[in-house]
Amino acid sequence: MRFQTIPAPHFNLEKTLCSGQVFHWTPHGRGFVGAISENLVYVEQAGASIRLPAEHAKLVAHYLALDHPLPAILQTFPDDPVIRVAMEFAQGLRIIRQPPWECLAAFLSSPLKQVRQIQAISLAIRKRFGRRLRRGEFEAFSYPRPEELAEIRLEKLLECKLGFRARNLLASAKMVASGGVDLEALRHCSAEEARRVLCELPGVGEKIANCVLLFAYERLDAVPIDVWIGRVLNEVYFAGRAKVPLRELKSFSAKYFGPYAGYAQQYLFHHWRLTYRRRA
DNA sequence: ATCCAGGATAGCG
DNA sequence: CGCTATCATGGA
Repeated sequence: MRFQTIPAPHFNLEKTLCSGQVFHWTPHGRGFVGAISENLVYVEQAGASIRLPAEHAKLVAHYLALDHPLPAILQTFPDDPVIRVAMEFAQGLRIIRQPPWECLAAFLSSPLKQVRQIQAISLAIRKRFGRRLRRGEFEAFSYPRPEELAEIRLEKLLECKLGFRARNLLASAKMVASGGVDLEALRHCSAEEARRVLCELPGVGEKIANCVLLFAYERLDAVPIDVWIGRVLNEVYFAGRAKVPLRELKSFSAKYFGPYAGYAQQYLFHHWRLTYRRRA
C-alpha cells in the first residue's frame, strides 16, 4: 500500500473526528480507521499534513473539508472572550462533509444519548449490519444503506441499544429507500426547503435537521441547538435571565454568530462539552 | 441512588 | 400557539 502525505494546514484530525459531528472513527496506530460510504479509510496526522493511502487522498481531502478557508471563517466569528477560548481549545477543528445518509442515521440515534453512546450504537449497527471492509492490517465496517437497513427487523435493531430511537431509524430508512425522500436532491435545495423535507422523516425535528444540514450538506450557517449550546447561550449570552424561549436562542445565534454560525456553534459545543463542570 | 444525555412528539389547555 | 409527559439506556 502506497502512502501519501498531503498538506493540511489549520487542521486537527483528532478534534475533527472526535467532536460529536461523526461517530464511527476508531483510533488505530497513530491515526484513525473508518469508512466513507463503502470506502475503507485510514488517516493519520503528520504535523501540518495528513498521511494516508494515496488512492484515498482526494476522497479524504474532500470529506475532511481541507479546502475550507478556515482562517477566514474564524475571522467572521464575533470577538468575545467565550468564543476566543473555544477557538483556542478547538484549534484545527473542521466541519466535514459526510455522506447524508450516514449522517442522518447517526443523528436519528442521538436523541437523549451521550456522544459516547452514539458512537457505540453507530459502531454496533455497522458491525452487525454493514459491509466488512478490509485492507492489509486495516478493518472497518460501512453503514448499511437505506434499503439494507429498511429490511432489518425491529427486534434485531433493538439489540444495538437504540431503545425508542430504533422505530424512527427504521421508518426513516424505509422512506429514504422507497424514494419518498431523496437525500441527493436536497443538495440542490435551499436550506429552508431541505430542512422542511428532512423534518418529514420520523424522528427528525429541527435540531437533527440542522445537524444534517451542517455536517452533511455544508450549510455552515445552520445552528443545531442542543442541551450544550442551550447551556452556553443561557449561561453566557443570556446570563441572569431565566427561561429564555427557544425561538429567542435561535434568532440570537443566527444574528450574533454570523455567516458561519454553525461552525462557531461547533467550537462552543466541543469546548463546553469537554470542560464543563457543574456548579453547586 | 439520582440526574442527565447533540430531542421528537402526542396531548393538553 | 406554547407547555408537559414520555419515550429506553447507560454514564456520571
